[in-house]
Amino acid sequence: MEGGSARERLLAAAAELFYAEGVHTVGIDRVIERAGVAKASLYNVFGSKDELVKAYLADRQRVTRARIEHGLQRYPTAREKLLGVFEIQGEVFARPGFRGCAFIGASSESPRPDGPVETAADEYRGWFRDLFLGLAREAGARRPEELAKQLCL
Amino acid sequence: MEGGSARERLLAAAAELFYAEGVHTVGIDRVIERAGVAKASLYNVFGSKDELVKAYLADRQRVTRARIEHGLQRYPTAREKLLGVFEIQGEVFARPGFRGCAFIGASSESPRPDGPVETAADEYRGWFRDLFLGLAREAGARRPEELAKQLCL
DNA sequence: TGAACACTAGACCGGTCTGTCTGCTACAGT
DNA sequence: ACTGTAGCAGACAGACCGGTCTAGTGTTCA
Repeated sequence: MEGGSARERLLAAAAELFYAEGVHTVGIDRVIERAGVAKASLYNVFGSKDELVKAYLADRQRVTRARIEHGLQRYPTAREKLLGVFEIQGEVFARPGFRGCAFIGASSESPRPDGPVETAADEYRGWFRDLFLGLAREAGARRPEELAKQLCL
Repeated sequence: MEGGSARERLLAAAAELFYAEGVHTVGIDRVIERAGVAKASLYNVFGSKDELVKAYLADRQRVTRARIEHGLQRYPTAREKLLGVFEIQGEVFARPGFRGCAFIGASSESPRPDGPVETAADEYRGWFRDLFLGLAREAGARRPEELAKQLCL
């Protein structure tokens, strides 16, 4: 864990540890140790562990969105794009270290139905919903029902 | 939370709280408060929080197995049973308080790839795999590949 | 009556976690 | 050379959690 600003290193360390072992299980000390950063720096940059978690989830969403939007360019029609989303995600799921959706994992540790983690998860689901909705509209079908079911998976 | 033995009340309270808020988030005090049971009783019955978690997951698996095995009786052929599993599970997923698979949630909080929680989750997945394998064999198909993919969902 | 038993209430201990604070180091701009 | 800034190292406080222990209460059975 070297190179880049303190913020980048912290975010990278947080992503690895939080995803592998859970947000609650991993303490601040583990994160700063892996990032090679002082504790004071973490609190200068993020202010709290909660903010670090939010930043980790936001980054996760950003990466996923970019991956899907980029991968979707291969597919010409809206119908193929709809199936392509699952294909792209399937490739990620098949990778060795895969431990399930990071948002599901994080929100299963979240105490309250509101709160920052749930909010981020909702936003993530909302983006997927909108993506499907747009594609389904473009492909032509009775939209919302199918979307809800596909989102369940 | 009243009626039944201390063990039953603890298990019921643990199921609600652990599932709703996560194994790590919910402390012993919360569980015994909801169960209306003294802390010493919990440790007399289960010995540790870890054992309580294991009992919670074992109970969860028992209930799920019973629900599926019972629901599957409706379907005459093996092919219909295969699809029926998803139908039965879909009904549960659609219920209001649904927060995702309890085993995925619990194992996303689990620190190590071994350990009791992961073991229970593996057992759970193993049971599903065997169920699918038996049904697929009965229906006649090239079995193991399809099973692995269906288990991913 | 009284002894065994199951349970409750809650104080208490040790460890761990988040978050703060104080020094020290190193480098960049003037 | 001087000063501001960014970062490191680690001690420290306060809170929380898992787990133990003591003391008290009610019930059952002889």
